[in-house]
Parts: sequence; C-alpha cells; structure tokens
Amino acid sequence: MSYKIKSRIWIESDNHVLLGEGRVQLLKAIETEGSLSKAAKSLGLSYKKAWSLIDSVNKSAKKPVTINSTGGKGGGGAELTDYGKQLITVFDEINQNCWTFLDEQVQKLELL
Amino acid sequence: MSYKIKSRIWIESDNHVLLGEGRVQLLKAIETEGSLSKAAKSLGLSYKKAWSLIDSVNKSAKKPVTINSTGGKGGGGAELTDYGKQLITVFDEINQNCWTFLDEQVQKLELL
DNA sequence: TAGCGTTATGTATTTACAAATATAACGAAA
DNA sequence: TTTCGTTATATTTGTAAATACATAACGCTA
Repeated sequence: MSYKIKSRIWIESDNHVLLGEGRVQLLKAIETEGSLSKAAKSLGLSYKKAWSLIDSVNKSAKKPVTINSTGGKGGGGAELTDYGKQLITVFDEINQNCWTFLDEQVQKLELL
Repeated sequence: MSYKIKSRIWIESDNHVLLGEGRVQLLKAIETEGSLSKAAKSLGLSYKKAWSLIDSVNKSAKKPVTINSTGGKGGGGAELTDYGKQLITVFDEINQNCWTFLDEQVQKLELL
C-alpha cells in the first residue's frame, strides 16, 4: 500500500474565506438549479447553511458572485454572475493543477 | 486588497491520515524535547491528544516513526526514528513547494 | 389582496469534538 | 520495595459547531 497525498485549497480575501471546495460545489449547484433553496437541497445541506455560505462569498469577493432575487415570479431565485462563473472555473483549474503537482511530489516519500 | 491562496496537505496510508501539519509539528517537538508529555506541553495541547496523534502516526506508517519507552531512567521518553526524521523533512519540502506553486497559480484570479 | 415559492434571519436544540480529570502500568535506581 | 517521571488508557466534563425549527419579508400573479 503506497502513500497518497491529499490537499485542500481555499481563497481568502482580507482574512476571510472567499472560496473553498464546498463553496464552489454550492455555486455550481446554484448555476444548475437556479435557486439557492434547491441547490441546498440537492447537496443535502440546510438552507440556512447554504445562505450563510453564499452571503460570506459575496461579502468577501471584489465583485458580486451571485444575484439573489426575492419575491416575484416563482418566488425569486439565485444565479451566478459572469464573475462568479469565472471564479469557479479558475478555482477548479488551480485545484486540478495542484493535485497533479502533488502527485509528482509524493513520489519522494516512496523512496524512504 | 488582493486574494490569497491557502492550502493544507496531508499524507494518507490505507485511508488513514499519516501526516499533516499538526502531526509534523508534534514530531518536531518530540525531537527537541525528548518526551511526548513535554512536547505536548510545549505546543499547548493535552497529553492525550498528543498521544493519540502519535499512536495514529505509528499505526499508519510503513515503518515506526517514533520509539516510545515507558519506565526506566527518567521515567521513559520518546524519540524519532531515522525514518521519522526523513518523513518530516520530505513533508516540509513538499509543503513548501506547494505554497510557491500555488502563489504562482493564484495570479490567474487577479486578472478577472 | 390572498397565495405562492423564494430569500432572509433569529432562536433553540442537538451533536461532535476538544479538554480536563483520574488512574494504571512501566522499569530503572536508590 | 519505594520513589520517580514517563507512557498508556478510560471516563467525565465543557465548548463550539452543525443542525433543526420557526418566522418574517419580498414581489409577482391571479
């Protein structure tokens, strides 16, 4: 059995967490579901938890990441801004690059 | 205020955590203190917490990482094996490389 | 203006994890 | 055989985080 290396990356802004893997997953769910409550349900987390995450994301980001509308046709909904879509794309890219980088590095351990 | 990227890496063996930053810090303290109880105290964590961490490390590793002796002159003590010393060296090296790698990658976010 | 499905927010409860406490076992040395 | 400072382990207590529950607000539509 060989050693495996795992990693967790996240982006901070002004000492507050902006994006992590969980937040990115939630943003993706919002994009496909069109609403925060449905996104939360699809991921099995409470609406409140999801809301506080998105609230934190939007407060930390330089520009709005989602646009949440309350009331109106269908009761409202949530959608990603273009900036939000770009953020999750770049995050995924960095994360993927990190994994492949670490998979190379971990070989140093096998030689011991 | 620019975005910062943070990371946490850890090594797993057979789906159990072998090494993380906290465990490495504890191993270093054992090396300098010569005992598990003193190492725990120097890091401000309980002896039980420290012991269970080291127990987990030794159970996950391919070879022993520390040698713990009970009783005898001075009551006993704990020290790192050569293998343990090599592990923390390589871990620190990989971690450092990961940070510099991510610092380059994060620049992609600033352009958005 | 009543109804609907959202977003938004507060409060209480439960759960999980960390911390504290207690005690046994160990083995050399005096 | 008593003392000492460890390692080893169980049990209790405390604290913080997650979860659940409850309710207000919103704005379009019929």
